[in-house]
Amino acid sequence: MGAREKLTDAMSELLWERGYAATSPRDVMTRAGVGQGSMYHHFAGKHDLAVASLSAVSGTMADEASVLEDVEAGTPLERMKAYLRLPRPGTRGCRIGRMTQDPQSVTDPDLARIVQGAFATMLGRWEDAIAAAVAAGELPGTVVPADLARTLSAVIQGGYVLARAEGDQAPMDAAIRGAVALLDATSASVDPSARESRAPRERGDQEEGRS
Amino acid sequence: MGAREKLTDAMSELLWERGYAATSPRDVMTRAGVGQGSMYHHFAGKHDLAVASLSAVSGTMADEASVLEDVEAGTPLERMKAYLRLPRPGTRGCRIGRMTQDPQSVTDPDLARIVQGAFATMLGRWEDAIAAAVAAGELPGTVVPADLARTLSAVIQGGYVLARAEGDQAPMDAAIRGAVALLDATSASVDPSARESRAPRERGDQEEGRS
DNA sequence: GTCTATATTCGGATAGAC
DNA sequence: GTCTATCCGAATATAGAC
Repeated sequence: MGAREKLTDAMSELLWERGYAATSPRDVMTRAGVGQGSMYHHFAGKHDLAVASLSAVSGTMADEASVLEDVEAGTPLERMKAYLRLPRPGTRGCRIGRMTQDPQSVTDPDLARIVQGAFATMLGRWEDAIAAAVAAGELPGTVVPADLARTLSAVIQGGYVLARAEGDQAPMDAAIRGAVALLDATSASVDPSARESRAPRERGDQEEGRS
Repeated sequence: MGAREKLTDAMSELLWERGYAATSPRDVMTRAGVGQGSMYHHFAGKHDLAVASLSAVSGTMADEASVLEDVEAGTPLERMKAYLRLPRPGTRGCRIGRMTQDPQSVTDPDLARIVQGAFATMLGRWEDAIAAAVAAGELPGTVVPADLARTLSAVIQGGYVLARAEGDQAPMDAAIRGAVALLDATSASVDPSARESRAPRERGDQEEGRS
């Protein structure tokens, strides 16, 4: 593994753990195990390195959200719940969302654009899945996809905040359970006559218990 | 206004804007308009000043959440929605929640305890209001107050994250609208026979699930 | 390409005058 | 109580040797 990749990997970790402002070039070089000259040879400076590292992280997060549009994974509502239930290390926080609280990250146009793009991608996938769920009669027609997409995305992001505040994974899991329960109750309120015709099985087999 | 109060006010603002790690004693003194000697006379150092300032902020936030238990403000569900709809400056972020992303704040036992206490107070009020809503038949008996409290608290905290990510208030408002809509739909799904504890009818058919 | 040495500024705090 | 002067180390980067 070349020095360049070692540096971006180390920077990605440190951005996650400490954020941009609190990460010094020294820290990165030490963790990457390369000398100072290597870093300034491959990158113009801390900023340049952060842009490269955060871009890579943003890509992997976008991939994760593809569960929402994976038709193989079940009905739209099932995919929404599956995405909500993906394992998330609450006490470590979100690698992208964390940046929004870093004053320098928000100010920096390059970093801000990366964060904004990551959220735009995820929200777009949420909206598509929600609209599909409405079309399939899994959610009532009164649901506004753009609103609910932000609500559910906020539950995840807020779950990270709560988990970090308490230093415990439990609040994150509880927040997700509560959101799934709201979705189930909302789904149950759909007028049966509006349901999609190609999934005409009995209702009531969706009650999967989570402890 | 004495130097001490000027310092805590300035520190509170800077903690909000930049967090703990990114705020230097110099910044605080400059904004407060006092000399360096004054600061080290009234406080042992940056840490001591931050503890005093954050404690004050935590108190005002707890006061705000008292809407949830203000019986004058309406039914439990109405109070929940009223609290969700309180005006919140999304792009500025939450004064308490922001601390959870500051590496030094989470590490520091004193600061961490303040943040943890603020969330504990708020979550407790949420749980009480939700339990009251269930008791009043405004929400179904299947609702788990501890879970839903964290879900709704997460919507608010996540709303801040989304708003900051996009540099726009709109995502915060959308997230709140979506949450209120979910609550309304869930409320509508309550079995009418379980409503209004003043005129209690037979209960117990909630166990059969939502079919 | 990678290293060590060196500048420069800032963060955080102390000392002591007024 | 409040101020200015000053110290020490870290953050960020440049210079130039190997």
